[in-house]
Amino acid sequence: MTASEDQPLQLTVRVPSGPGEADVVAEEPTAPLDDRKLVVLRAIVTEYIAHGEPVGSKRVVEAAGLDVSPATVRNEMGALEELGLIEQPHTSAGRVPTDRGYRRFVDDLRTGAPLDDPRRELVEELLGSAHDVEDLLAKTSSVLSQLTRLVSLVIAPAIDAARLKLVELVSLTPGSALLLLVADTGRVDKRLVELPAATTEADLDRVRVVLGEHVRGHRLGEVHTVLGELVEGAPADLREVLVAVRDATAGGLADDGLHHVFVGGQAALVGEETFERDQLSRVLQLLEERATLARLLADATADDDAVVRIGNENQVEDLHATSLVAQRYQLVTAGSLGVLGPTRMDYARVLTAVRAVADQLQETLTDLSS
Amino acid sequence: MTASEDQPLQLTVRVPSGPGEADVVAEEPTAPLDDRKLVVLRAIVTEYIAHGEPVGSKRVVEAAGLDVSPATVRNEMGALEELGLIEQPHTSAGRVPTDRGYRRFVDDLRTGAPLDDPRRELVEELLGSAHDVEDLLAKTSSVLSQLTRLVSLVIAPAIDAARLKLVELVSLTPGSALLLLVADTGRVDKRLVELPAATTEADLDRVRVVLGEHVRGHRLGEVHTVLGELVEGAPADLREVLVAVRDATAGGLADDGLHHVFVGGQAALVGEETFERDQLSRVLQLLEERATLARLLADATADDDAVVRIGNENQVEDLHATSLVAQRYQLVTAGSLGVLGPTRMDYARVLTAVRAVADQLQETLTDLSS
DNA sequence: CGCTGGCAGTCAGGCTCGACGAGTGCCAGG
DNA sequence: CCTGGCACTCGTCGAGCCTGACTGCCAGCG
Repeated sequence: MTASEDQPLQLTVRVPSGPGEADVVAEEPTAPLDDRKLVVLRAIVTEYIAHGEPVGSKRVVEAAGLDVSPATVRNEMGALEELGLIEQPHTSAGRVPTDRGYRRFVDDLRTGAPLDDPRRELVEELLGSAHDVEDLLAKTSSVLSQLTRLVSLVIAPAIDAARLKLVELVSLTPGSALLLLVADTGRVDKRLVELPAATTEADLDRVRVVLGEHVRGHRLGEVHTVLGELVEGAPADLREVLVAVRDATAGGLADDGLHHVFVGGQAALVGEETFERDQLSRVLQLLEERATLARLLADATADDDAVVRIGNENQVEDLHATSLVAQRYQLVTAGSLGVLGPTRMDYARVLTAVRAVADQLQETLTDLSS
Repeated sequence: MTASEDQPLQLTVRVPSGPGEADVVAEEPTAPLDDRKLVVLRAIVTEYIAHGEPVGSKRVVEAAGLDVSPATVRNEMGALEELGLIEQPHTSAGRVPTDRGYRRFVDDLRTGAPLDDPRRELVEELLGSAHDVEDLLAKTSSVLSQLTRLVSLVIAPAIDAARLKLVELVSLTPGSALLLLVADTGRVDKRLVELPAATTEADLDRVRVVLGEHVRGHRLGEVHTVLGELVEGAPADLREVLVAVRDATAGGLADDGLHHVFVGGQAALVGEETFERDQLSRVLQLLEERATLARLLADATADDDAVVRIGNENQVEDLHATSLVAQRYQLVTAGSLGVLGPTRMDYARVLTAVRAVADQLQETLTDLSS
């Protein structure tokens, strides 16, 4: 009732020229399937994705437009099952793709289909309306989940390597100040600093000068170290203040940037009939652990091109019933984005969406820095 | 299986001195219940909260330690049903509290019980470790959902009235700059500004001076207007830049602050057996509409004391199966926090948790500004 | 040798039926 | 006013049954 209702969704499955160069590490010597087996597999996957029910031999013949009888297809299906690409939920049910079946399917799905115009415009419009980098990423997340009706994940570029454009110390109350660090990526980090009791505004002015001279231009990852050195060489009366400032950056700044994850569209997951209640709960719980999530996504997007992690290809136990489609985008350093959904997702459509959004995000970002 | 497992949870129901002054607007002339009816009602509510099953007359006698027979209690229950305080899910089932029943129960629950020590320490520790205001609020949300195992909501204080401590313009690339606005609450707002092609660093310096002189000290809500006036009186060659800066603040700044909502613990909702799949989905969807959420919470916490909105007392249709327990906290201007869960929640425990966290948050915040 | 139709076998899902048990309302008696 | 007893109502659970959707296998055909 929820998905695949607005549009007929034809997958435009193209027969691949060859067995297809699997650019994901081949886990096993993947015997090259004969042509008809491929067609059958593809039919099973697409039909199952579209309707969510196990698909039988008769359906395959109809869907694939094959010129043989169901009995023949049954033989092929037996072979495919032997190969571990499909399976029966129970005897006397149709076949369902296994994770490896999906993998095989996805591997010859190097679809270059662009997003259709109305959607493309939606993306452009929404991303164009952002008023700062965080807002931009939040909107990216939102548009991604709208397009795919899946959970969207966006992580900000790691800011470790970004350079500081501005270091400021804003006094809030007599006892506290706010340390502001602005990177050339447009990211702003801030830390509350508890000042020693006797700190005067004049002291702060002097600290500002010191910070401006010695910290600006450094990489964010180095800030804490640099501040440590500053404390050493500082005049005695500024020492306490500088120590306070240094301590405020203790936990590291880069970490914080890593954990900056935007998640959207959880509601869609709940609508999915695929999941049991407790699976669902565990997945949602995982979505709240931003740190884990960030690592997950960063790990997945080591490659240049979009990556698909299907079911048990995911390291994390709780994600064995889900697939992740992710891609990184470049800025000063790469960030990544992607979606998470049931293994039974429309990979073709999702892939185009993820690619398109990543491209658009990158474009918007580079527009801003030119 | 999920909730109420770690501790036996005694509610310490104290018999109230009088009928209790209902400090929430009395919707109806609420007939003052005779004493035994109150005891019965209370027993039904607590038992139902604890076990989630309709409770029958026999159970009531046992639980409440009454010295009368089940038959007598049945008569009382009949009366309570007539009053609309309890109901039967179906004939021959026990009774379940209605929303109005919960309301009645909550109204004489002016419990002042403090949080127990280990929990209190957990809260203090976690909130103490925050390194800036946003982080503090995020941690508040986290601790709140851990304590209650419900969905937690925290909104930042409205910053409309906050005063600007610092206005900065950081040039990122030749074509763009970042407008930084730091309020005295420690909140930082930022806007990307697309600069006219010919802008030089010297121009920016002059703009900085202008901003520092005329914008600093104003309320955030006024910034856009003030910038508008600045454009009028500006020298011709700075005009374009100032227009760009003004336009960057167009959407209003306060709005953005309002929408700063922290949500945590959604996973807990899914674990709840109470909800149907589609209800759940709609609630989660609502949780993603930060703007609506902020309004909801702000509306609810108009009062000084903690507020409980039970079931259909919530305006929003999708929340008719949930209760909201919320309290505001003061800073320069009030923010609010609360939790959302099934109407069948442990109001006593949740109330103490919400109060305790709000208090601690307020304390931590004022500590910072002294 | 590959394809086909036919046939028997398997099994999940849905349906009905009946027994069971929890809990109620009512009533007559103390 | 309280109480025990009794008749009644329903939801739940399990057994038994049928149906329909598949499959695997086999013998025959081109």
